[in-house]
Amino acid sequence: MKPYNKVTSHEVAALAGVSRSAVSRTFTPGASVSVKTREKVENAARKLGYRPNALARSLIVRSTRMIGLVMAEWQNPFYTRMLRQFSERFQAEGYQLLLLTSASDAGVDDAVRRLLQYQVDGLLIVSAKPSEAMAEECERAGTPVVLINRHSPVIRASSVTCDNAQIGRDIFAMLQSAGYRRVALVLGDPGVLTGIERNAAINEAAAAGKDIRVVAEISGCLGYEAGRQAVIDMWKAAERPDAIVCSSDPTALGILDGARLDLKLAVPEELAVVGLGDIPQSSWGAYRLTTVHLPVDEMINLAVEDLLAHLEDPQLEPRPMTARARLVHRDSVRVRPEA
Amino acid sequence: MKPYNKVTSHEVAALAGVSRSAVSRTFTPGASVSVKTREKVENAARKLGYRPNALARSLIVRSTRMIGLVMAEWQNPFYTRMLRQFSERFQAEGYQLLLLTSASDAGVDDAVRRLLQYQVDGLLIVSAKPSEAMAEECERAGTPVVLINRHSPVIRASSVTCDNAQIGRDIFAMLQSAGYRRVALVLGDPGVLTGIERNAAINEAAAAGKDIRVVAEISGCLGYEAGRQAVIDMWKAAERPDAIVCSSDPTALGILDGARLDLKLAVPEELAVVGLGDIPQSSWGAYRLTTVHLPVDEMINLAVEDLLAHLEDPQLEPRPMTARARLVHRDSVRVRPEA
DNA sequence: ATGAAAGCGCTAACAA
DNA sequence: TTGTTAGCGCTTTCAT
Repeated sequence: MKPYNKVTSHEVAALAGVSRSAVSRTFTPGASVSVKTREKVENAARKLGYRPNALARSLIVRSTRMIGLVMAEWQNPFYTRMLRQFSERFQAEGYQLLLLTSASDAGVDDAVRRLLQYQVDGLLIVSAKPSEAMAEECERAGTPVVLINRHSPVIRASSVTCDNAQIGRDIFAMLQSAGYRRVALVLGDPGVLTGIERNAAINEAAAAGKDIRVVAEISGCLGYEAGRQAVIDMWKAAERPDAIVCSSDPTALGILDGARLDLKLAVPEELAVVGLGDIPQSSWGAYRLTTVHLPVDEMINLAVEDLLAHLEDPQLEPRPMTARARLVHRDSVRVRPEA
Repeated sequence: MKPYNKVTSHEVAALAGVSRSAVSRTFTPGASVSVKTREKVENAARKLGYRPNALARSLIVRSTRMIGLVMAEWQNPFYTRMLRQFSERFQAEGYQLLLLTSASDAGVDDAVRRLLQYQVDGLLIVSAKPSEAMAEECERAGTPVVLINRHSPVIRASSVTCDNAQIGRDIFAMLQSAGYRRVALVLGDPGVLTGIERNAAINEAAAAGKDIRVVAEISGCLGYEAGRQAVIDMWKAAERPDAIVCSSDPTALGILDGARLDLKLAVPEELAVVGLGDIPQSSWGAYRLTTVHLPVDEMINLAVEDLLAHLEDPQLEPRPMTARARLVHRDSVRVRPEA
């Protein structure tokens, strides 16, 4: 047992010559205390450096004002931005974030279990999803859950995703009308929905179209270095692509450098490169990557508003939400067929 | 009051036909319970979906296994990396992070106060420092504090910094021996120690040396776009620098693009650019920025080990720690004077 | 408006 | 090994 030095409401009450209830009331906004007692308590509290124990309080009021946040993806700067915004938004509403990291879907249940033990009021899960059993536990515990970049029909939880299939079709249309013929699909983490759904849509569109097809599909290629190497490898293959669609911007930038610097290719004339995420660097002068701008702010807004609403009204039904991504045309894809 | 649905040790005890203490003991590693009771309890617990309330527990054991983390800087990817690593490391030790954001030093006290109310076992403050009064409160509360990238002689808290002055001298020596003569210093957030100390050291070295001097010092220039604009502005000034030392990599990359793309300057022949941070992009082929590699991992290790040690032994004295940064020579500074 | 008493869910000392 | 008892620091009826 540690030496204990924190002052309690008891001591404040003693010094102020009032009851513990009076102390409690002065620190409860909107409770009825006379100005006289309030002053006495506030003075005593200041003198002793008293600060109510939020945890003891939570035991009684059945709300910790803590939100559990599980992060399963850190690669993409995109997620950092989310983390920051979540923190700021909830902080402004008087909540704090209890942060846990999970390697993948596999670790999510452990993280959620831990957060549940800490009695979080709500749960935000970024880029991963809990098992059905765990989701049910959350529901039984009355803890609302919002899934970011994941969704599941069998799980009763709100979700925020973006319409990846539509974006896939948009990309395909763009490449087709610019006269590209041989598309390669590069996937990062094979578990991340965004890339998968988008690639599926492109495959489907390619199957329907003619003159243009998917000539390669690689997976597990994530980050600048991996991208740079991947394009070099592709050029050793029998059939070289003339367009590469990539499920993360850093990877796409690596491909861009690999193509230009290592392979001495002209982009976008000989090769088109499309990214995903629209990270700041993609707009930088040396790159000017054509990519997909993920509606981060909109997604964050949806998630925050939904969770807050569920916190207010526990009866509310969870709902799936979709934000609209946007194709950003820059210089790594040509606009019309070559002369 | 919300509808309440969480199962307590009481119900488990009832179903298992034992006392609440027996339940507590089965969930306390290393307590003495017979296998028979343990089994009965575990069965009952599973049946009811019981999970001990970590907060009620913390009230008794006087430890929440929560670490408060205050983040005051998010611009630099460097800090994201820290956040992630802190989360993973402490999670592995059975701690969780309670995350708060603070705009600047001004907001830190509020954040710390809040975290103290949540009875965090320890406090990590990144790139900001609390007031002396608040630091004293932490001490009185017996909550160890580790400051990252800040230190203060008047505050009793551990701190992890890197030897910015030494790095400043190294940079100066590099520029001098390569024959650069007119140095410009670009500062981001004027409150961040790293840049300030480094610039001070460069100024000092310049005052002592001859033939080479500091021709400009600008402040509040943070991020790619700001950097790109800043170099354009500099070229309109009476005296143009031939070397720019920058206190953040993204800014340096903006300067690089501004110099090459907008001003059509030859780097490193006509202009040297030095960054700070060594973010991944700095090593990318299109940039190859000469910069300072901050010893992030070492800093994280020092911080984690120190905090863990203080958590173990509250009597331990706080201590200042310094990690050694390293100059990374790439292609944005020439090695020897031009012929 | 105020205080006394009860109790949130848990663990720890003590007896048995 | 087990149950009983007390109490962590707080809020909330319920009388007054």
